[in-house]
Amino acid sequence: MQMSPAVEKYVLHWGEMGTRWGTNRTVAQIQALLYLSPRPLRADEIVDMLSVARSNVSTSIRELQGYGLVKMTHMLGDRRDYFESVSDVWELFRIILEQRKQRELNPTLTMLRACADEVEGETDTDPVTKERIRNMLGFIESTTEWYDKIREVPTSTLQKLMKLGGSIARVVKD
Amino acid sequence: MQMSPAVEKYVLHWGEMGTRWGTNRTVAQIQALLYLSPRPLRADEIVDMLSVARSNVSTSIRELQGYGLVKMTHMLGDRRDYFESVSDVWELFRIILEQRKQRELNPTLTMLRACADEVEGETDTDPVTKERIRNMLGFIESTTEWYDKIREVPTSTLQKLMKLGGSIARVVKD
DNA sequence: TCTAAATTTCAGTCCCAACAGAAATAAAAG
DNA sequence: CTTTTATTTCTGTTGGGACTGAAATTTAGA
Repeated sequence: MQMSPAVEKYVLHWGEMGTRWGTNRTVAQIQALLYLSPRPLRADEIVDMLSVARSNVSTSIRELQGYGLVKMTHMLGDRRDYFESVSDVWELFRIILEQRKQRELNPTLTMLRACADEVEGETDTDPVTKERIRNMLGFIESTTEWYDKIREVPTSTLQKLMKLGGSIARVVKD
Repeated sequence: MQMSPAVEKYVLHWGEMGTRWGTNRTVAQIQALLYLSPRPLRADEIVDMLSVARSNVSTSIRELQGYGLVKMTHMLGDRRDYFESVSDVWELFRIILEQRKQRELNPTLTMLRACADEVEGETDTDPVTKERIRNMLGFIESTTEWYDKIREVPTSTLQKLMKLGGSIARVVKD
């Protein structure tokens, strides 16, 4: 059991990108492999195909399950675990967006609120500095709200919005 | 010359987040420091404030300049270089978005096009796999176009769009 | 209850990127 | 031209996360 050249290329690239995404290579490779697989795969199959340690597959799948990107399934008369990835790209998008928000935006928001509070009491801190902190806080707050709202929008609407792109500007131009 | 508690907290947090953003801690800390500073700073001031090596500051600033996040200025009668960060949060946003696109989307788009091409010739590759590759390619293409268009939209329009959030859905609901 | 298969946990190894410090280079002043 | 100051390049070190392999645990079947 081995990957076709195109699939291998995809998996390797995804693995490299994964490192820019807050996860590690193996996690991303497994997600790619499961996404491209027409059927659920077992851990030992993944071990063979990716040439990584069994334990590595175990922890990586756990991480993917934690994100909600991978689900476990079973076959009748087979007690081994099978795994499959979410296959709808828009659903993938939503899940990843949510992950990023939780790991990047939320902690920053907490920090900025604390900073904005604290800096008000610092009489010898330059007004410009105080304003910069407020500006960043306002921006991150807006972004967070936007994330929250976007998550609720159905896929078909998102697709239309994406297609509109910059011309959506006209709507609010006045 | 040292940072106030609130500023220090901001800089340290930004540094930690930087690692999740494709850069390293020092680069992010310097950007944070310059963003919060009411006046341009010299490299040796940054060395003192952050307690990092002079060479580290040199390479980090070079990286920030490469992104267009930091500009060099000079003072009359002083030959040393002074540095300041882009201070408009929306401009920061646009620059960072562009960076991410170049480092994450563009290479992936190239890979996906090559894969989509290659996989067509693989007669023994499952049709589902082929479809998944096409779907991902379509999604990344849409996202890329969206990025490109968004970059052109003026700040004031972006602000309004963000405020609208999910209710923008009504516009395309029909 | 016992055995065998499957999975997870854990401790140690390895590798890579970040960083420091020294050496080299560049630029300005005298 | 020489000296001094500022900056960059380069090399070696180090810290931290990714990964392996072994041991422990869990689970199903006999």
